[in-house]
Amino acid sequence: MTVSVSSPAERRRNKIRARILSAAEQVFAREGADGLSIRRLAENIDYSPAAIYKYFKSKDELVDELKETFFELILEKVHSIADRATPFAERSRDYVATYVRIAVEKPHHYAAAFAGEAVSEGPVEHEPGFELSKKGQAFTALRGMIEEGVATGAFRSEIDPSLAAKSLWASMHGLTMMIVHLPTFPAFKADQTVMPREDFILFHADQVIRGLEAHHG
Amino acid sequence: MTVSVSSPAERRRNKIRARILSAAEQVFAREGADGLSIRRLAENIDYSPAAIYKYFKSKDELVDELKETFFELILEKVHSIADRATPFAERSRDYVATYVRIAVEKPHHYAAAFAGEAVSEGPVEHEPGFELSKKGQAFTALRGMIEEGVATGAFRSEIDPSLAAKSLWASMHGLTMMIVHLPTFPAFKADQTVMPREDFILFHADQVIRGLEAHHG
DNA sequence: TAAAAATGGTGAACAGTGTTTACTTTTTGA
DNA sequence: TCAAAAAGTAAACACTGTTCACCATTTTTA
Repeated sequence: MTVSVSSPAERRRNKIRARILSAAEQVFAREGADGLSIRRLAENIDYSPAAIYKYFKSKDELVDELKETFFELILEKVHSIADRATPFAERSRDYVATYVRIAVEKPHHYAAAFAGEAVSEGPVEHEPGFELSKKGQAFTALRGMIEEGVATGAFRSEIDPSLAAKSLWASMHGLTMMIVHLPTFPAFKADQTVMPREDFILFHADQVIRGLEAHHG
Repeated sequence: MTVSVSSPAERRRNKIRARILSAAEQVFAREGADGLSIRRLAENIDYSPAAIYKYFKSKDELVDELKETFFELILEKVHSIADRATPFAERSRDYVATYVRIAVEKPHHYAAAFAGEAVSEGPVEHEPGFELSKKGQAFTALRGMIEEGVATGAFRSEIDPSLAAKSLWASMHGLTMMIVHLPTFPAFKADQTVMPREDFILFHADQVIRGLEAHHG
């Protein structure tokens, strides 16, 4: 009757699992899901391809873990912004900018995290575990920020925080995807001068937050 | 010396090409690029797989034509909005809403159109033919609308139309991708009541246009 | 401790994929 | 009519994710 909650066998198993994930992460970060093949991965860690399946049910499951870990990172960074004591106007813009900044650092991870199967229609049902998922948590944090804005009068009083959070999230997501997928985005102003990516992210953040703000005319 | 600019052989070739594309379109619309296999496609049109390669250099090239045709459709619809005589405030919102509406009608097409290889860095160079591409034309139309807004005083005078167009495009793109990839998006307000997709599109359109508007306090 | 059971690891195979090559048939143009 | 070009094909190549039967090792149980 050992007291250890994890047996040596378990620890060994977790170690190998982690080694597989680590090797997969490196390939995935550079080449994405398509570039990551089970056979290449097996070779990298000196195992047979079939061995991978003793640790993961499928390639999808393996990749899902990489995505989940990545979203934890975004969540962490974004929470650290939400908890800051900086003025609301600045903080809300930082929030948006930070999300985009972190997301585009691992373009393959981010794109893959949202590239489930595309569904055209289907009855819109509230999926049960959403609030508990990483995406759900990120969304909740975003809504909380908007609630604060409404409560303090910074944002228009008539907005529904839940709706506004989704709209805002869509806008953040949009810029991120643009940067991830279009190599030449954003880049150019009207006078053809180049604008650094960072500056454009801030511009966009300012833009989308303005849409929420109350007018102090 | 025939006067016809297209020989019978050419016309026959184009016909078969079109038949291939048509068969491909149907599968692609339902299952996307992954569901569309050359072998299945060949079977559908009673040809051998290798025959496809007499008409298209690769599967990518074939799919690219489907995407291009789709983007022409978006462009057309969106132009018809831009040319309307309705008041600017309404028209600009319609523009955004229409883009999203049409785009989500063919989710696989839209998602694929933006899913080039994800590139993390790379020096930002203005790609030569962008203005002439379908995406480039859509962007130009959008910028034109914003220029009109700035000129008439509806939008803030200090905004750079080129930058604002990119920001606005990113926001439109974001909502589209959210709807395309997340089956349960948007759906729920704070009180847990369902909001129809169409209503949310209008909400988002209003939101992003507000970010551009001058304050008339 | 001995037997039984579960686990870890493997090579080979299955069913796919996009694509190329060598070859035959058909169509075209002079 | 006859050479050249184009259309079409079967078979193979080089991949992919995944499964299966099998062996070795380790862990658990009697």
